[in-house]
Amino acid sequence: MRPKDDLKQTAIEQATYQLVQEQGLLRLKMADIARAAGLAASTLYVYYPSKQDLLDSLYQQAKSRSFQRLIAQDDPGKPLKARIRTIWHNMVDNRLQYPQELVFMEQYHSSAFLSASSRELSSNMQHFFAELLLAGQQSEQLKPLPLPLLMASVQSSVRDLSRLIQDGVLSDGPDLRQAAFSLCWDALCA
Amino acid sequence: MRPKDDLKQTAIEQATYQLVQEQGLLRLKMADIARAAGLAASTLYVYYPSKQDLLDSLYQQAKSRSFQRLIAQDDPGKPLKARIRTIWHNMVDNRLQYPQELVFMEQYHSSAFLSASSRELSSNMQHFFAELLLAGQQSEQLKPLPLPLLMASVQSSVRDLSRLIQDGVLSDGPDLRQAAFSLCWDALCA
Amino acid sequence: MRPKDDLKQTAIEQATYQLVQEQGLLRLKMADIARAAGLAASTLYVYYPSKQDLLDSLYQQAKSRSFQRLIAQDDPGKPLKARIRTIWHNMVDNRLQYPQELVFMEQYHSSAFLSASSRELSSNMQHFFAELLLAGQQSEQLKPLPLPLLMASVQSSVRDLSRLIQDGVLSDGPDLRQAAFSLCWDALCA
Amino acid sequence: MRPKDDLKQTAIEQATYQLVQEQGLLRLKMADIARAAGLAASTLYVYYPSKQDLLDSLYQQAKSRSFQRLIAQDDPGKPLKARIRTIWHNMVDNRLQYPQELVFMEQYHSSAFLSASSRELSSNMQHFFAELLLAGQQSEQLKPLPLPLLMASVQSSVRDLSRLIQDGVLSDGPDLRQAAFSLCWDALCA
DNA sequence: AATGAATGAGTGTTCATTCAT
DNA sequence: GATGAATGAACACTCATTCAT
Repeated sequence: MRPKDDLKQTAIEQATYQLVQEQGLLRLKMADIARAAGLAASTLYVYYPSKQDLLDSLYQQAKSRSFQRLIAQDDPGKPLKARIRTIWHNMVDNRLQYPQELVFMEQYHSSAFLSASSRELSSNMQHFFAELLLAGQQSEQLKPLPLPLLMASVQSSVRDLSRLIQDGVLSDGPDLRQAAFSLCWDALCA
Repeated sequence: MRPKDDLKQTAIEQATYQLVQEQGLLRLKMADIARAAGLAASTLYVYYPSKQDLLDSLYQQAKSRSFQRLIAQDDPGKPLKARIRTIWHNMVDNRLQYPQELVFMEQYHSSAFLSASSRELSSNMQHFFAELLLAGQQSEQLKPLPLPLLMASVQSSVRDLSRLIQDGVLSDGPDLRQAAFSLCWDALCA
Repeated sequence: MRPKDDLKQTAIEQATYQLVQEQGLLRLKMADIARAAGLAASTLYVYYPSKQDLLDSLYQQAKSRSFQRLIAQDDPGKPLKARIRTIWHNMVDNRLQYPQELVFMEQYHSSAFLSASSRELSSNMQHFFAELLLAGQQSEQLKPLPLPLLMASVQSSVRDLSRLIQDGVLSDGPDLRQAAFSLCWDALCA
Repeated sequence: MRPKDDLKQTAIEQATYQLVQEQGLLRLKMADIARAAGLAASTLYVYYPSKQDLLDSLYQQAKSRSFQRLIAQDDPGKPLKARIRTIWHNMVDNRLQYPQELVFMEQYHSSAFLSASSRELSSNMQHFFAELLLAGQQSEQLKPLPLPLLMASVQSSVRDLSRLIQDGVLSDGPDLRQAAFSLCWDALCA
């Protein structure tokens, strides 16, 4: 009895992220995942009952890992701007260091595949971040605009910057980071 | 490939936009398009040589129509902020009034389907807008940040606002527009 | 535009009957049917939406054709014994001349495939025959036993005789027929 | 192939009979048998080299058990009618008390699975019963019809009655049994 | 002996595309 | 030009069976 191999589980995940990044969710075939992971196609069904389940499972995993990375080093004792800066940097780092997971999440999210349970999970980070910004509004540091607008503004700032760095249009570094964050912060600031 | 019947051409286009919005690009089938357009599936091949071509053609059409709408009423004689405000409003209007075309463009753009020729066209609006912002930087009205960063900032502002309105989270109106635009403008402003 | 070919429809039916007789319902594959009918496998789906539907459709067709053959030459004006003899002979003939259809019906009937609508149809012949026997009981020609028992007795007589002839154990002919029918009739007779 | 654990052997058999009755031979899967028997699928291969062998083995077992039950209490010293009546009752009882085994035998017999060796065994009961009826013919108690015809007639009588009782159409009891047996006997009788 | 893991050879079904009319 | 019919190339998924432990 071979032990159900964690390495294989990981191989499947990595293969899937890789393939989605390379060819898009649309072209993703179970047979390709298996080949890339070094398995027989039928073996995938030992680990996941269906393609849908495999994708769902990866999505939820990526979502929660992302969340953990974003709030790393966040210190509730620090002042608001510092906390937001930390998280903002984490968000950028997350995108730059785990681009495959991010690509996967975005493609899957916008692909009419998303199951109900996955949709729920989607809001972890939203809640956490909303409360942070709300506190900023109550202390009159942030503009009294609708919260979703502020949140979207921050997230877009991160996404845009990361994309430009990834595309080679801009080069990552402290100066660029500072410029980009100030752009973001000024937009929020009262 | 010049169609005899413009009505059928239009029916195909509308059917495709509709179906992509309803079910996603992933589930789009030639047979469905034909049924929704009131044609036989094989007739689609009278108008387009392949599915790929059909999608490509729709993408380029949507792109250039979008561009025309965005620069409508733009007056090069007006001051910078007014011009940007006009275009910003056009961008929001465009998203709210032609959501199907926008959904189609975004899904298609991020789907590894995009052909080379389509990718080129993609930059029309980019060039136009880049020059506008560049002028703003030269007159020291806008921050001296990398142009792509500023452009992305504006586009995100538009996309975020539109999405929130479409999702019913916020309600469109002069006040909201003003708030959202000021958020956008402040971020750009020196 | 080629006309949807009735010949192909028939080819599919014949191929299916043939294959079920030769290899059993269990081994019946869509690809085999297609090959035997001289078509591509996917063409089967032009004529039937699924394997289940194909089988269902064949079953209902066989059922109703069978019924028509069984009541051929039945003359309500004739005496009871003559009518039953006629039908009894028709039943035997039906089994001997269309063995494939009969094999198919029996295999399909006992295969947990049978759909609800097919199950209904199943009783056409039952009703017709039940009334005939009931009349015989009322005129005190037939035993006053439960009708289902009498009906089953006749049907078994037919099935058993046919099987023995088909298996080559007995040889068909007027004498055998007469012996077998008298066996059947005596069992019914008061 | 001699099993260590007789309980497991029995569990496999019972599970198989059960599943065939519930879902039909067509839907029978090794994994289902294993689950129903409380084993791992691979364990089945410790007891039987293949699915074919498992089914074959069960078939032969059911056949010989059936035979033992049918000739129970048969007393060669008694008169013919009494012997046949006893056996006839045993046949009905056998069907009513072990319906799963009977269902299995019938489905398996008519499923093109039957192996050569199984086919031979099939005739135990045939021989025994043939000699009994032959004796009846020689003493001029039974009709001088082909033996297979007489045998089939009796077996059908049993099968029909049992089915009607199982289906709830008729209710078992001494009166029904007597009526049904007389129907059967009269058909045989000279 | 017992089994969880792994798999190859199918299976039914889908769908973009072609073709004869 | 328009189309119903036909199809080949996939594709997701199944299942009896093998194997290492």
